[in-house]
Amino acid sequence: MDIATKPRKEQIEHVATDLFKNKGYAATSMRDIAAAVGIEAASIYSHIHSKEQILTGICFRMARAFMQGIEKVMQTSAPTDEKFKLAVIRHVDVITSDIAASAVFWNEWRHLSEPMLTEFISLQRKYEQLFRSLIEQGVEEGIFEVSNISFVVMAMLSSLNGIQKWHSYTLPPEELNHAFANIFLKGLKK
Amino acid sequence: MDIATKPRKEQIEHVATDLFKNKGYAATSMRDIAAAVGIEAASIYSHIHSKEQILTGICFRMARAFMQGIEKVMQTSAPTDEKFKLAVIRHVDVITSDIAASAVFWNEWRHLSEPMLTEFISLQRKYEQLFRSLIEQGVEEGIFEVSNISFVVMAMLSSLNGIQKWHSYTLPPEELNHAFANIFLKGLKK
DNA sequence: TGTGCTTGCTAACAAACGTTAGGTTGTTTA
DNA sequence: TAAACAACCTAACGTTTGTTAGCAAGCACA
Repeated sequence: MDIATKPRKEQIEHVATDLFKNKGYAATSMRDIAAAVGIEAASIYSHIHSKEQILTGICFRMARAFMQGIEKVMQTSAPTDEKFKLAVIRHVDVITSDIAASAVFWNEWRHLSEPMLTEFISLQRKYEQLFRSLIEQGVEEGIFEVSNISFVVMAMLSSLNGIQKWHSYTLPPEELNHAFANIFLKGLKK
Repeated sequence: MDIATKPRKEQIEHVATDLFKNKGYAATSMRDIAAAVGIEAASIYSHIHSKEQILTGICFRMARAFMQGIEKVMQTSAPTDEKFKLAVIRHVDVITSDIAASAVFWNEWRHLSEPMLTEFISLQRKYEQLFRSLIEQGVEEGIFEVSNISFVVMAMLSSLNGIQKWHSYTLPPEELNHAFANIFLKGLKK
């Protein structure tokens, strides 16, 4: 569906995501968003009922996407190294499928207010925990060799989530996911 | 020197750095900064002459620190793999020596205005270029094996710069730098 | 034909913003 | 002792902020 023919609500969310990414949530005004859509600021409130609702929508939609990705992988019966590879690939795919939303997800969630803020943070922790348990399993099976699992998971996720800041793509999305999966796996294997 | 006995200008910059890190530059008001220092907002202007000047100071001080680190390493006559290791260690040290300032450096520089913005970006590019050339050299010497240098450098720097977002230290700073240097080197070596 | 919903408008609101003006106090320097 | 300075204050400025109120046009469906 072309963006110009999308329902207004989706158009608003789309341009808001872009603006939040480029200027930051706090520095983006409702008048900025309205101007980008081509209407008046007050008219936005016919479609959404607050600025923060837009942010909440973006953050939790992405959180769901990441979570569903890894949960699906965990349910498969693939060997652990394959599971790990799939999890990384899926993570990269979620990011590259919507770079702007990923940037907002990663950089602007602190502007959420309670109780969504707490819920969001616990989702993040849960996601990291799943990655840790994946590596733990590999270590127990004797196929991975890792000195400090928490360290490796944080270093890895930082690396992946940094993609949204890259000023140019070093690789096309369909190669980027495998490239990451491969270098990480190389680093983990015994 | 205790923070309470520091000159007011440094106190202001210190609390501003913390606030910029936690709330973001745009969401931090001069009144927030003033309250954290214990004075009125208007009184800040006896010490600095704009909000943006604080940001500029933080960003360029950190940029200098990173740049000096790698330039020093480049001037040594150590073998390439050792140079690379030193560069990573130095980078991590700069981050851990001031986590808050690093967070601001990395997340808030987009709020700089011209001509500082352009200058800042070109400094960043130059820094990345130095890392790339370091790896290129290793590849030419036949000690590194890398499919896509730009990709590896971006993935690496993202990983390092992500440290400022970690909610808990997985390793103490004096181990963190070597841990990073070692896993990256393991990934690069033939 | 009339009712109600959708989508937009103008005008305005109180609050918060970065910053300036101008004054007071206490301390240092000539 | 006088002059200069540093550090702070209150008050206010013009602007921008997110949001609300109230209204108008166009469309769908009874």
